[in-house]
Amino acid sequence: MSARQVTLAEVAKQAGVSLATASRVLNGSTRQVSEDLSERVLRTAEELGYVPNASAQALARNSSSLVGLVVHDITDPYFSCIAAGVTRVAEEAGLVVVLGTTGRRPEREAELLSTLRAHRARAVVLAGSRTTDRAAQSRLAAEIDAFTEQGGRVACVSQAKLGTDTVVPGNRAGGRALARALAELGHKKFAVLGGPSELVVARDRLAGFKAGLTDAGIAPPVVINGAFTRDGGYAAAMELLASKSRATCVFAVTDVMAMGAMAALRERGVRIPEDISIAGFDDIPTLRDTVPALSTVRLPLEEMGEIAAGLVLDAGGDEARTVRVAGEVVLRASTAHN
Amino acid sequence: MSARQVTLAEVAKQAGVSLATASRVLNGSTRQVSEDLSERVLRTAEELGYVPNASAQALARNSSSLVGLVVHDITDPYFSCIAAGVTRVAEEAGLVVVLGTTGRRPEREAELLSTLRAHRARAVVLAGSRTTDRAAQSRLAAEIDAFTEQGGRVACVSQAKLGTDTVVPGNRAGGRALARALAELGHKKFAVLGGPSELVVARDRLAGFKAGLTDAGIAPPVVINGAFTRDGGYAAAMELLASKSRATCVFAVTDVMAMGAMAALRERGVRIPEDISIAGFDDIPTLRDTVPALSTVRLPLEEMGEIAAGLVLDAGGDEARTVRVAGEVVLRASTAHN
DNA sequence: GCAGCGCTGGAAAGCGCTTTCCCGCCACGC
DNA sequence: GCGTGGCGGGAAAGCGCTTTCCAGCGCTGC
Repeated sequence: MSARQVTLAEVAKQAGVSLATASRVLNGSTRQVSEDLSERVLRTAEELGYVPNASAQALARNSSSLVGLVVHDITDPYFSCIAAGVTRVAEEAGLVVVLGTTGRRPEREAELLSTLRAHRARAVVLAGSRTTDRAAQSRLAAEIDAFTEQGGRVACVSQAKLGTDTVVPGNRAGGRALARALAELGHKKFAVLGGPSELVVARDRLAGFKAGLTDAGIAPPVVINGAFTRDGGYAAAMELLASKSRATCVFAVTDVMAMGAMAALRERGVRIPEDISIAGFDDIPTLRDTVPALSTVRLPLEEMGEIAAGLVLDAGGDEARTVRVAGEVVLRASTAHN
Repeated sequence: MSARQVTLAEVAKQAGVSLATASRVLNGSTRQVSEDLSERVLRTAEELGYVPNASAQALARNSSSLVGLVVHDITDPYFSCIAAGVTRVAEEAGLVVVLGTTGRRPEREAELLSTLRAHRARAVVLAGSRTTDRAAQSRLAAEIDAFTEQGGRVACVSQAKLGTDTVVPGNRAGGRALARALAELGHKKFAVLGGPSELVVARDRLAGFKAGLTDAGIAPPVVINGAFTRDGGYAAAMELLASKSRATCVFAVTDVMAMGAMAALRERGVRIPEDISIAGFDDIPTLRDTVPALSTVRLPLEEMGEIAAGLVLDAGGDEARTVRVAGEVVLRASTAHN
């Protein structure tokens, strides 16, 4: 066992050419190699089952074919969709994606970035949401700098202001549009299940939603904060119920939270939408099969992943580019007229 | 920009020690280094912000810190759960996971394995399900051999017979137990929405289910094959409906397919479970919030990922180890007495 | 007819690290 | 007192590849 790996040198020797020539043939270069030699090398490589040593190539070229992808939780459909987009693009470009998960701990983001830097990843997509945690944020910024200085590119999904390329979903605008749409249904009293207050995404959606209510001349909503997860939504909804709120419509800042909230309501015998309407944000694919179908703001998640990967892969200038992605309000069965 | 990276050599020079000593201090070795020098090196490294070049280390050590993970579709909860388990274990071990997706094309598995081999990944977890496609299968086997010969370890989730470590869910036993449980509810006529006939997982579950029915003295079910996806389930259910089957209970070999099937039934006004009962397999987390709650066979998906990662990470002997994971029948609201 | 150019092939110098080998030093035993 | 070992430190040989630099050669242009 452990038969040693076939090296370029062996291929070269076997084919009767120099190392340089073999390298040029097999791994492409600006230089031309005669048809004759070229074919001989190719054939020998094939016969010997040569596979280039990626580490050696990375070392020699001082750049690898790794692309990092950092998410909070890969089981969350929001992230897995983005991941799908990123991997598709990366694989098409012949690159390999490294998956890092933070488990929602902000400090892990910087750690992962450092690891990625050690591996000389050529690019990283940061899909975790930005927090307002000063310390974590500045450490992250430092790592991003180090990473880019080293020649790597960084793109963020949904968190601007880090001086990197960014894909920005219309969180605020989406929240606002949703609020208006719900107001048009006749609702007057709203509650919001907001995520953790330090998450910028959650804040933006909430702020947009409030603005939309203001537009419609409606009083600000009750806000209940909770974790950015299904269980967070469940707990927040329970809290809402306990508070004897008179809200007729609930906005959960995330579909995943909305799912949890719906479960809580259902459990307590609250009918949706007869007793209370509910809406989410993201339009994750699993929503297709929810009953009642959840109203939400659709974000093209997979596409966002593709865009981020695209940004990070084609060089671009020094300027940090920003691609805005609009959210589209989709009203379904979970929201009714009031 | 592109400030050159700090190298070990610089650290060594700055600290006034040799390259060898610096390496020994920073990356550990059997050799001892005096307290004095050791501390000096550590401090200098810190000051300079030294990060070892992973490619160079991989090259010199002839082994990397990469672990591969191959799945069909990361947005499928089945795979994302497994992925979560694998990444957790890998990250704890200080390794980095490389995510490869096949998009359900069997030949991609071999390709990815080859890429992973190029990167000298130290281990790979193959979570994609095995097909009966001869050509793809033998190419895969060859790649697995090459990979292990090179010193890497391979573990499969749910596909034995490749001579690798394996985590085997009780597909057959689970299907059988489920069939019996459903028979006990009084159902006599069954339909199965089977996955693609060449997928071993699908076949096993189906075979188990049939055996269970036989146990209960019930006639074999109608089987409708479809893609292993939500849409495949939807289409298969539509086909079932069109066939005017008199089945009172439907088994979809996958929860994801069951979700699609439920959507189809709902759309056609078929009530679940009043008109027809339905059960799935896997117990993916999203099921928690389905209405009606889906009966299924629970598999500890994330744990399976952890086990696979565990197998692949601790050396083990030459023997291919197999860890069996039992499925547990969980009857919920989607199945009723008949 | 010859300087000069473009083109192909090979030798060899790295890329940043690990690890072997060697050297000097000290403590020890006879 | 001197050979022996053991031990901490450094020089240097790789690891497998890329790429620069040089040599040789056939052409072109004056």
